Amino acid sequence: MTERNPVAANSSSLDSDFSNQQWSFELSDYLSFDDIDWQQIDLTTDQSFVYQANEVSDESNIEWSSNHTRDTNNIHMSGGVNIWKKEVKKRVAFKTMTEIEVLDDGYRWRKYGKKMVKNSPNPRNYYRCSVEGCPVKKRVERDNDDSRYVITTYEGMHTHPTSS
DNA sequence: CGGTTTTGACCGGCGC
DNA sequence: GCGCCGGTCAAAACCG
Repeated sequence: MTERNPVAANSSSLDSDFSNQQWSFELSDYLSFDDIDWQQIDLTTDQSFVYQANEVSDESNIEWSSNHTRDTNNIHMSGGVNIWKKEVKKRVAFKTMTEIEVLDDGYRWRKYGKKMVKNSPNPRNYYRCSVEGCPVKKRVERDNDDSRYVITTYEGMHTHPTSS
């Protein structure tokens, strides 16, 4: 977790040259899920139920593109996964207070695993983007010590437009 | 019939 | 090594 570089947030910059940028950290350095510094990112709702955890202490370095809206039954998430260069392994986690397990984030996902993690009564679910060849994965699990929250962790960047 | 979920097996890294 | 642990595979079941 030594060196981090800024990255553009808008998806239109996906083809920019990121070749000099590297991230030398692992998720576990930051997201042990014990001592996460969750940051409230959704101030638009009356109840502040969306949080984001990331590896950045210097927030000015990275512009997260995240957009959350809520209708009666769903919480919609967009952005947040469109900010990375293809081969860069970078993860970001969202923590959302909701009864709904799988949030609508504009993509179709195929579940490929489910695990019980130690010291947690809740299972962790593994999803991969349904689009052929797209490397994006996400994990969904309930917060260990506040099960009202769902933690969604994204890894990688989509190689295609939203939906499909 | 095609895509998705389910679920135990499998695998690789790591600590002892 | 060996066993634990987290992540993935894959075959069968499931479902529109």
